[in-house]
Amino acid sequence: MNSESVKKAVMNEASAKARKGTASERKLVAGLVATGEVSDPDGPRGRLLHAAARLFQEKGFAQTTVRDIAAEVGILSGSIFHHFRNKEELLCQVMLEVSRVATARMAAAAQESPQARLLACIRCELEAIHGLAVPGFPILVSEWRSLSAESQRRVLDEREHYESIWIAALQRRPAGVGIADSQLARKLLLGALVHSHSWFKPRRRGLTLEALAGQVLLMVWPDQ
Amino acid sequence: MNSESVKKAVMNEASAKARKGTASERKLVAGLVATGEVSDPDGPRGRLLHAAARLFQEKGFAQTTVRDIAAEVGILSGSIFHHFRNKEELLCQVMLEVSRVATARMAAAAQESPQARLLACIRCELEAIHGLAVPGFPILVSEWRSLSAESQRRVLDEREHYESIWIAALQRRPAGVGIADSQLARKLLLGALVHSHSWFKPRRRGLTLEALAGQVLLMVWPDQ
DNA sequence: TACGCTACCAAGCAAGCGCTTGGTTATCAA
DNA sequence: TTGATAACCAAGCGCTTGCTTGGTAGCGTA
Repeated sequence: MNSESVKKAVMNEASAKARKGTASERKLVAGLVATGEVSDPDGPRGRLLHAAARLFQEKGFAQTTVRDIAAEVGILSGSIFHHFRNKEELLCQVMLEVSRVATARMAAAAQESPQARLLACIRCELEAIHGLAVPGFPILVSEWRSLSAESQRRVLDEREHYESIWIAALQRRPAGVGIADSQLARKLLLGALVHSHSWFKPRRRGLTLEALAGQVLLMVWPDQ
Repeated sequence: MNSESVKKAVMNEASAKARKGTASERKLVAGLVATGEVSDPDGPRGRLLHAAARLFQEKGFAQTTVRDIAAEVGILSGSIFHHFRNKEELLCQVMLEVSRVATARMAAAAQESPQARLLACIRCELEAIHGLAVPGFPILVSEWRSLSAESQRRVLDEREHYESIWIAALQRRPAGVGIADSQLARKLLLGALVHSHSWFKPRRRGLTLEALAGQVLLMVWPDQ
């Protein structure tokens, strides 16, 4: 039998609405929704993107079926293709919107002193990686090769601004100690930060996210 | 039609035999084969493991079919299950043997001075990641969640010695600068190094593997 | 010569996959 | 009241997947 059916998962909808972050966070996303840069998270398209982001991050792109995604928002799998041409475009759109939110957050976290600025970048990316602000961020790295060449180009274009903020922050470091090449430092940092997703869970006790950010800063800006 | 057929790919066999590394490298593997810790790379089991490692690394576990692996060694897909219970056990065995080779290499790379020793660890892992010595190493990180809980436990046990060598090297750093916690430093380094697989290609010109290792060392052992 | 063992083939099954098609319902402007 | 449009369902098609089954060729040992 082919028993795909719609079971409204009421709890999922409720918890999805509850977890939206702080007030300033919501304002930032609302601005992007207003300009059409990201989808309305309450519309059908936005709900699908959020569900896909969550599942792609949790199980991986190939291991997530369109039926999984559809079930999470309470529709049947075929209905997904009313909103997206195919599964890969869904992944691509997730990445594009995640990039836009991450970039806006990064731009809003600017600081005065060079050191505080770099620390803010690190903290900002850590928050994104651990889903506190931008659910789906690790997908940008872990599912990169699941994209077609064409989609990779699109996402790369979108991420350019984000990366330029990083490079600018790294270039304001004093010369003489640590890794001089800012491009190199950025790549190594990205790897270290993204991998933290597999071992670090933000807590009040033990290692906090802020403390971790401070330690990571030492890798590219050693004291003394 | 169901046209799965056996086409001997002569070139694959030849190139597989050609690329075995230096003499000391071959001796190291031969020792592990003699004790039964890793499979004979010329036997059917060893050939399957090598093919699987290559494909899992290139395309990912879920995106690699048993037919892909079988074709690479010139047999039919069903014959794989004469050697391995299922696809996941194949992945698990790949990880176990990769761990054993990586550990043996690491143990053989010991150095006198604390700094040279840590640098050797970094270079050794970089060589493993970029397939110069231990094809399949990045799988240990990228396909971790494709393993069952039971298999994760087995692989974790095997990797323990490898990680202890790292920790020992990190603990010999002088106090006062950089990241003090060796366990934390190791996790951040692993992320940074593994991610290099997606952007670094070892060359004679430009950034060499040795130069990269030197820069990475600065992240946990800043000069001055 | 008989036996057992390893390594493999040939064929295909059941399940699951992404995606298509044709039709239905709710909403809202003209 | 009509008609357009967005959002979705019901059904299932064509294909791929991991894996099973029953049989066989070749080889070393007794």
